[in-house]
Amino acid sequence: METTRRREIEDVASDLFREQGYSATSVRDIARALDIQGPSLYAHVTSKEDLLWAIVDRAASRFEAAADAAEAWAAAQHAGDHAVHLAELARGHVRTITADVGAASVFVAEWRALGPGRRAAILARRDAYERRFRELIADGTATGVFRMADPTLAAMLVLGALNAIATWYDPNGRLPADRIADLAAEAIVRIVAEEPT
Amino acid sequence: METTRRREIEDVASDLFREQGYSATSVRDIARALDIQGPSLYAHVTSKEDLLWAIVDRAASRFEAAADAAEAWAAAQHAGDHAVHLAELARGHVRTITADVGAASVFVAEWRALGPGRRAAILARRDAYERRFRELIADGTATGVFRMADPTLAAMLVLGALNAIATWYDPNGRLPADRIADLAAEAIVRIVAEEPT
DNA sequence: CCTACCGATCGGTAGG
DNA sequence: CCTACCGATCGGTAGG
Repeated sequence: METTRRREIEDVASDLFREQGYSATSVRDIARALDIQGPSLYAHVTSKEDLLWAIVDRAASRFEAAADAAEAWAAAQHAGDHAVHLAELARGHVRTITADVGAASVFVAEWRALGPGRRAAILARRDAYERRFRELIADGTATGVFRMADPTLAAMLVLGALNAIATWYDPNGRLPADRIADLAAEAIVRIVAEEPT
Repeated sequence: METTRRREIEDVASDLFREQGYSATSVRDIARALDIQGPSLYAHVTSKEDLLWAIVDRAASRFEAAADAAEAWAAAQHAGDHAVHLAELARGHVRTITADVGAASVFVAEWRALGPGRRAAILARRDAYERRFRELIADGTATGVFRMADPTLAAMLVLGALNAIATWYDPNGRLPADRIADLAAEAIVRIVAEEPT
C-alpha cells in the first residue's frame, strides 16, 4: 500500500535526520537506505522539507496526545494532585520519545530547518506544550506542593532532562523504555516537590 | 593581531553553528558575518572542519577545567561532601555554558560533523567528563547521601537538564547567568539528594 | 584580503 | 520506480 511505503520512508528519514541532522542528510542518503534511486523518492514525497514537516508534525501530535491523556488521567484519578499529574506528564513524554526516537529527536532538534511559516507553526505548538509543564509547576508552587523558586526555569530544566533522552536512548540498551520513563518521572518530580516522595 | 582575528572568526562561526547547525552553515555565511568574501576566510583557517574542531576542542578544555576547579574546591573546602561537590560541578558546567553559549552549543550538539578521528577523540573526552558526574553520583549513592536507583541514568538526566541551557540561554534574558547556575545546581542536587536541601 | 574559477554534490524535474 | 539531466550551491584553490 502506498501509505505504508510513505511511512517507511518517513521512518528511514527520521533515523537519518536523528543521526546526521536534516541538512547533512541528502535525499540520496534516504533513497540509498531504501534501496532505490534518489529521484525515485519524489514519487512519494514532494520535497525534502515536506518529509521533515510530516515527521515533525506527527511527532508534535503524539506529544500533545500524551499530555492530553496524562491530564485526563490525573483529573479523573487524582484531581488536584500536582505531583501525580507532573509524574504522569513526564512519563508520557518519555514514552512518546522511546516509542519513536527518530521522530522525537527530529521534533526536538531539527525543526530549525523548516521554512519560516512551518517553523513558526511548530514553535507555537512547542510553546503551548512547554506551557503545560510550566503552568503545572507554577500551580503546584502556588499551592505549596512544589517549591521551585522559578517555575519557568524549572520547566526548562525538566524538559531538558527529558528531551535529552531522545539523544541517548537505545532500544537495545541496558534499561527498558518503561523503566526509564518511571525513573525519569520520579527524578523530575523530586526536582520540584516539597517533600521527598 | 592575527590570533585576535582568528578568535573573532571562531566566535562568529560558533554562533552561526549554534543557530543553524554546522552543515547548514556555509563558509560564505561565516564570511558574510565578518564582512569579507568567502575565499578570504582561507587566509585564516585551513578548512571548515578545522574551524569546527578548534571550537569544539577549546570548549571541551573549558568544561574540563571547570570540573577540575570544582573538584579541587570541594576537596579543599568540603572533603567528602558529595552534595556540595555535585552542586559545584553543576554550577561550573552552567557557567561554562553561559560564558560562551556558541562554543558550548557546538560542543554539545555539533561534534557529530567531525571526521572519524576527531569525532572519536572528542567522544572519549565527553565520556570522561560525563563519568565525573556519574561516579560522583554513584559514590554518593553508595555512602547513602544520594538515593538514585540508577546513578548512570541520573547522570544522563542531570547533564541533559544542564546542557539544554546551551539551547535556550539568552545573555539578555530574564535571569542572569549566575542565578541560572545557582538555581540549576540546586535543582539537580535535589534530584539525587536523600534530604531536601 | 580580493577576483576568478573548479569539481563535486545538492534538491529536484522530464519523460518514460 | 528508473535514467538522464539541470541550475544552484558547496568547500576549496590559484594567483595575485
